[in-house]
Amino acid sequence: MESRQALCLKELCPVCGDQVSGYHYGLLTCESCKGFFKRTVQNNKQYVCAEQQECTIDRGQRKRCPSCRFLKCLHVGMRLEAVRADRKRGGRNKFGPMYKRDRALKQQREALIQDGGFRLDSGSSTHHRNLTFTTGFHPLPMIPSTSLPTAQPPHLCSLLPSTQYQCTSFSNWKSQHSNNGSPGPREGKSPSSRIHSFSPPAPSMPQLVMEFLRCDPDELQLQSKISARILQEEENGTPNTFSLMCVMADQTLFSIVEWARTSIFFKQLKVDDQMKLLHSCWSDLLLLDTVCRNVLQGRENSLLLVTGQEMELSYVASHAGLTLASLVQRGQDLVEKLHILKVDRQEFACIKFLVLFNPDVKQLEDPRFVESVHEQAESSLLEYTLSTSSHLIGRFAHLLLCLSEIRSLSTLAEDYLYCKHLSGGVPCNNLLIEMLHAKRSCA
DNA sequence: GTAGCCTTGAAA
DNA sequence: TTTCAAGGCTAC
Repeated sequence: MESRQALCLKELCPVCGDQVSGYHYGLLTCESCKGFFKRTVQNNKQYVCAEQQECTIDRGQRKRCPSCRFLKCLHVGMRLEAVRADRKRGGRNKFGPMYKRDRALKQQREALIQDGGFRLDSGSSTHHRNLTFTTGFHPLPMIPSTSLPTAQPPHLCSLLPSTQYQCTSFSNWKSQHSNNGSPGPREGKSPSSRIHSFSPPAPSMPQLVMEFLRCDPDELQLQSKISARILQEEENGTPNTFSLMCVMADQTLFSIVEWARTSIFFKQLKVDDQMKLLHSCWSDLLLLDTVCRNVLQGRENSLLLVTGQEMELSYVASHAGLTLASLVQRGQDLVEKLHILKVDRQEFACIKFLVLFNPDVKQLEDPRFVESVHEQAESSLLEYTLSTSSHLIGRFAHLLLCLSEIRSLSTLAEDYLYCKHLSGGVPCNNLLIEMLHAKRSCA
């Protein structure tokens, strides 16, 4: 067995291809990209690319364009939230278990390559396509977990404690998140300044995209947690595949509520409004979560689940009913469209906020706030999209079209689930069923 | 501003 | 006590 260090040092930095020096801000990188990422985030740097945002970042040219270098850092999965706001030295952060698991996966792969000659992509296991083995739908290997979700989940209202409510304004947010209040180099020409008619000044858009990204949950932690729960279900009996999928959806829904509850802007809303928004878009977010995972990490002709398992589409076609199989196929078509559009984590982070802050939700206490956040998210997405792919005319419009496809698909999925629920085919007493009922009673 | 090396300190 | 991923320092 190779030493931990030897395993790490064999890899190349996913940003510039230099020698990796260890895990830094979420994944294995070299020392210079680690330092660059730290300086950029700590000093709130705003770079502008002099070209078309397509500069090559390699060891020899990494100094040429900090803008493209930073975008590449984010694209490969470096985590903004790993840079400490308090600048405290030493110790470990919440990524410790993630690094440990990533190492274990790498060792596992290394062993498989040596034993059986599997061909696998190199690089960090966290954020690339073509990553996992196709397993069909087998029971999961044991994954230790210290905090298993409870068998009887609490209701949504108890997941959104009213003590969380703090009313801070946009201007407070801006002052907290900018160094001196003066606009960054990109702010002056931000499309948002043309779009916004609402009074609060927009924070610099790249920064808002960063804030959205910061809110993203840790995928590996989620994977371990839900895998452990599935294992628990399997040990408790032998539920069928559909029931296990419902448990997965239910647990994912938990993580979505937790994500929303702790997210920027959303935590400023009153609990009533929070519940109304979540009741309205839970299935969109659930679908978006799966779509996002499959666009960023999935493989063709298979469905990547939140547990990291892959299910062959041919298996779905032969084992699921006609309705479910066609829903999955439509979802997969959407994944393919988004994959062709090369939608990245940043864009998905914006889209999630667009979906969550739906200004069409009725009887909100603070509709103007919801509307303004929706506009901010849309402007962020527009600016980011233009800055990364200005040569692709209409890409933003394509993204919005995909969003409406997500909405129509999630409505169909909800109807399907409701029918299955009425016929007793869905496990009861969970968040999934609560949401299903809540939305129907609102409609 | 960059990047290599050093120091720190919580978790294992 | 050891590990190792944070932040800091400094020559370039």
